[in-house]
Amino acid sequence: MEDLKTPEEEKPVRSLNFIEEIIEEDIRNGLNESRVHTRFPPEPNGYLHIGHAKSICLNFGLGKRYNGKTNLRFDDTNPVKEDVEYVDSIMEDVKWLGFDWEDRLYYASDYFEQLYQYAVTLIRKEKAYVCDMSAEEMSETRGTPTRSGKESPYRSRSAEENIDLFARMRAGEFPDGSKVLRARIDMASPNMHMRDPVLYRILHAYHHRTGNQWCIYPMYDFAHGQSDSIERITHSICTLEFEVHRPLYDWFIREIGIYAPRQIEFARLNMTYTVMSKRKLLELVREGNVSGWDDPRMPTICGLRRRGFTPESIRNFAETIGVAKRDNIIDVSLLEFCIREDLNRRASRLMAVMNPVKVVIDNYPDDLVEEMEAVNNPEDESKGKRAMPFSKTLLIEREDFMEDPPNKFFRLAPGREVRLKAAYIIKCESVVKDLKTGEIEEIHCTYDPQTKSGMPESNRKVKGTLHWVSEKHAVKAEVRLYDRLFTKENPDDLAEGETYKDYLNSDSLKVITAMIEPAILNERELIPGVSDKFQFERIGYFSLDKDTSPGNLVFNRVVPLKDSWAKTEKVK
RNA sequence: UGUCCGAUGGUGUAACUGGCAACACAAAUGAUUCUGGAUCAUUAGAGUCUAGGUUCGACCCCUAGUCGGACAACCA
Repeated sequence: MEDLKTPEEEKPVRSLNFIEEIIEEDIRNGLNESRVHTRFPPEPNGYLHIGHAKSICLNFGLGKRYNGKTNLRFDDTNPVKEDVEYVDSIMEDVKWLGFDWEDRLYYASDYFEQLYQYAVTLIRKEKAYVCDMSAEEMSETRGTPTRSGKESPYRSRSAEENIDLFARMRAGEFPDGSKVLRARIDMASPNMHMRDPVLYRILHAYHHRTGNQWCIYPMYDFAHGQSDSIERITHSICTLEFEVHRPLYDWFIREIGIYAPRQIEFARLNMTYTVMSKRKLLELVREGNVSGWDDPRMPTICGLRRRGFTPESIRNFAETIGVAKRDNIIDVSLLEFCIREDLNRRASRLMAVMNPVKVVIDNYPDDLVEEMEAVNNPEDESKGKRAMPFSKTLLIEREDFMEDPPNKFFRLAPGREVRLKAAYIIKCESVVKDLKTGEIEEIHCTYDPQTKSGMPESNRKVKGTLHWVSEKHAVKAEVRLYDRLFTKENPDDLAEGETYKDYLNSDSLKVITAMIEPAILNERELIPGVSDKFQFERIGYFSLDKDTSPGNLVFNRVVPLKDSWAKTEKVK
């Protein structure tokens, strides 16, 4: 083997993000024996979206990068909002994204007994008390960010009485809402979260894992940090809104006297032309603005999956957007770039006509059918070639013909020549129109037999190349053309009295019938989610939808191809 | 009239931790092309929120402002 000429080529190494910098510093300092252990802690009360994907990639990515571990933990402390349906979908989505929690699947509900004991510890230390105030009274006495709150009259109950009351809360002696357990901290704290926050509430509700075992449930704030502690998480990565909660988590950890994870907050993902809150996504589903959580227009992971996005493209997106603390709104075009980049090198090409118009080759034999050879993927020769039937009557895209075209129009027009991709050069001789509507019904052309693709004479230059299908061989398919869900770049940026729903894009879904070359039927793996993605040449990337049934193909448009012609047209 | 966080091209993230701002997307131009895709070249666009200060030197440190965000659920 030859010596390497240059000692160490300067590789274009990505610089560390601020979280990696903190972690590497901790490793250098030997914190937690230089161990790295993260977790992804969703609440099973909705489907995951692209913002969660960012967090998943971050947490699992950190685990992998530093030879550590990453847990999946469901923060299931509110039985009335949570459901196994969500648990299942979340696991499916994380797996689909390509991450593995191995044997570390946990639930905050696994820790309910431990959490109860922690609460008892606080009570013994007189750091927590049972409070009989109603929710309204509590909110009235909490004060405002600029005005301190009032102490509860129940604040000075003895430890004994509190322990007894808390036990009776657990035993089910009291109705919902009649009592809560609160921390005794500081009603005058400038941090609202430190004003004697609620630790436990009474909820006679069935829990998807613990059933009817409990009728008191810990609040998220009382469960989250301790759960991380129990799992010996080294770095608790979460979003910015929990920054203000950190002093409270630290207080719990300190007062209970348990292992302290380090919490680091980052800015959540926002994307143009969509909304990202679970509440709003749920609303869109419930109100029927979309067909469900996995509607291909939704920014949910299952929506993106159904739309035809690949896990690779989403992981690459997450890597590209980076992570920082400032508020951000990422341009969807970056997501689109990521999926185009991936599908460009992987998706097989096929010809499909979205809006067909008939082309008759007058000088082509009536009954002849030729097999044309078409390349499956010009980016990947190993994908080979396929046969395409060519006959006298073809279908091309209506937009590929103009009777009176501008100079820059490189497509078919009276007297002009174009190449039919993988076939012949044809010339437009005449046009047949509907007498009443003026709509073009047939374009009559002649072909040049010397110009068949691959023939020595075929290299004549023509300005345009069109995709086509043979009319009698083409296969019909339902094609769903998706556009952005909202017409406003930031649907959350609203004027008085507006709602994000005012900006729903009424044209976000168009359903058409397209004509696809028959090779589509030869695809052995026409199974949604497997090898089901194609580039329809000159149109875009498409993915087979699960609504497909034996005689009825259904495709989703993942993303259109970039179209610089459409762009120049638009400028005019 | 509080606490916490943030501020770098249109968008997002960098800048060897103090040495005269880079990368990706988006945009534009040209080449090339049997996809007006892809590819390849090239260009434009910020002088780093403002004002002071420290320093030989500041995006980076200090001070004071400005603007933006988060926090007042028995939600997470």
